[in-house]
Amino acid sequence: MPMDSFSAPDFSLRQLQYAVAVAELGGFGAAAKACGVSQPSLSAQVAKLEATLDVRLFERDPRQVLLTPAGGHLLGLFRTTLSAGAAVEVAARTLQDPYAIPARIAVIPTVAPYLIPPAVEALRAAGAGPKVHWLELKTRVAEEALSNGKVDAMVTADPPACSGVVVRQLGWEPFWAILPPAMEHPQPVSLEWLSTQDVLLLEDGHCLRDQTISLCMLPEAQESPFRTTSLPTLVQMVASGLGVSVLPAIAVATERERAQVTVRPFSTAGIGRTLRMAWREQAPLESMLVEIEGVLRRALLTNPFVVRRP
Amino acid sequence: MPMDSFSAPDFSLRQLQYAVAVAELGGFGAAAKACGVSQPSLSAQVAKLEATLDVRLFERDPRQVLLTPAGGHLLGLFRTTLSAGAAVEVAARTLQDPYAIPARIAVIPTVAPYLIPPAVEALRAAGAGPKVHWLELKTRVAEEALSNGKVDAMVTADPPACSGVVVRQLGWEPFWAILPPAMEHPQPVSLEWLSTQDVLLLEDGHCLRDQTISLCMLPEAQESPFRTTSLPTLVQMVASGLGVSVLPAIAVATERERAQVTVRPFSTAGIGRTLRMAWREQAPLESMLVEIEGVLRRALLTNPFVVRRP
DNA sequence: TAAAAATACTCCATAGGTATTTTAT
DNA sequence: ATAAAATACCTATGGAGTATTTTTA
Repeated sequence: MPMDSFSAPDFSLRQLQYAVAVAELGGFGAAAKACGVSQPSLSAQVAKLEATLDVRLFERDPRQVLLTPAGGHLLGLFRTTLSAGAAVEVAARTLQDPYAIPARIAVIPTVAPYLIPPAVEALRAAGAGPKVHWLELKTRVAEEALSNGKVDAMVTADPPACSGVVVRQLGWEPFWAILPPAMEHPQPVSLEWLSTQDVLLLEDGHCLRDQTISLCMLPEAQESPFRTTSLPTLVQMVASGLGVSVLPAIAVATERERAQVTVRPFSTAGIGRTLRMAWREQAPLESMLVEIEGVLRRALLTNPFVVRRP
Repeated sequence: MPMDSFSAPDFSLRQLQYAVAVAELGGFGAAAKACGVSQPSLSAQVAKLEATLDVRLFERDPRQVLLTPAGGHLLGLFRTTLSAGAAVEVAARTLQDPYAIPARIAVIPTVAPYLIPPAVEALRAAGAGPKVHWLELKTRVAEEALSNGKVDAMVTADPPACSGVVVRQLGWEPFWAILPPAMEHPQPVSLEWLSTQDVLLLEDGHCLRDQTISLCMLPEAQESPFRTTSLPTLVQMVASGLGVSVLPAIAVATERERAQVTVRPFSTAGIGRTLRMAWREQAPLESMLVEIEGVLRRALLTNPFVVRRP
């Protein structure tokens, strides 16, 4: 392991500042006045800067102070460095605005396309307020991103497994059965009936896949050979008559418009899942995340298929 | 007068350095090791930086240290500032080479076109060595530039009037008379004879003008109405038969090739001028200027019309 | 003689060190 | 129990002050 891979210059920004002031004002006394320090203090700092750089910056003379050629070359670099330092200060002040920084929020793929658009709209309508960078990540990836700080919050159905996070419930949404339009079926669909059908599933890693499997109590053998990469594709396959499936309520309205499928409630009440938002304890944007939580909760309730839990 | 027009950030480059190390190594302990300081020292500096900027840079946790979003935004600026500081260090090291900086040398117009080319050639032939930025400035302007530091040295005929400068003689050069080719004249020209002719002069500000005037003891009234802006033009006018004039030795070889003029020595010995090089006392490039002085002195002696003073 | 920078010194804020405690898994 | 950061406390460097001297025109 390298011992001092990190090193900083031995001079200070203040020393550069003093040198620039001397060069611009043409004298140590005037520079000291402008910098608000005594002339000996400023002289000492400039002398120390010259010593550390081993470069004579000024020709001193009771009459006048002249920048040496070497000093002239360095002065531009001094100014560049000071500007960069000033930029840090400015940025830090800008960041005092709690809304200056967008929250990075991961949303699982079976929720993102249906929740993000109304959320964005609600945030836009609210005018000045939280800014969000949305990411579509599967549960595991989102958890990983949350714990290593790549995102500031995540929206999932499963309660996150990682520790040190605060979890807030956004709401409960029922599942709805979707069937090919031509299929014969009981009016409200029962889980028993569903289990006798070919149930189409998403690919591994989608929590909806696991939720559907446990819902229908499907043995491994009965799984359909298809592994769909997204809900729209899955709905399309149901519309084509390849099988039946289960949609979370939030997706129903959008997907029913895109493909010809029959949407039916379950005969049993309470079949659905809870959506949750999680962030790290002592996350710096907490107040902003709470605001966003409210926006998301309201966006959920806006959806006509998301009914209150019975 | 503005009281504190100049201000520097309250943080230090070292603090930025520490923050970058923590972000890159993912921990305070590792960062402290890499920076060669103790962990509490580094922690204290990072904490102070956060306090100064009023921005939480890291989420601390015994398990891991995470960069906050605000910290992520600032980190790039930290790096920029540190790079600028490092550039200062690099430049300062580069400037340790005494030849890294070109000397800015002013030469009067009646010398520059004839002295600079051989000097450049000699410097080039010497390979690594002094670099020079040449400027063609009239005596007064050159003196002004020398005293306010715009140039590092000047080459003139008149001894510079300003104080605090060291003056070195480069050599003495005779004057030569130039006459229209068809003109009748004594073989070596006498000052008395010259005074009876139309003597062409350069415009105001050229020392050669004043030298010629005093040489010929010309009353104001006898001046030719022409004010030539440069020696080549003046020679051209002599070639056209408009009058006679005086050339410094250094210019004779070049000008005689460009125009048809008769070149004659003066009958009186010791008519000429001394060329001098001057720089400010305690000029930082002094050793380099001494080298250049040698080059110029040799370049002068190379000229066949520059003979030793009798 | 006057103006400006350098020098001499004193003081205190603070960066850095060591030892220890806290914290979260 | 462990690993890592925070805390407590001490030391010493050095930045800033005042008073004075030096320097050069």
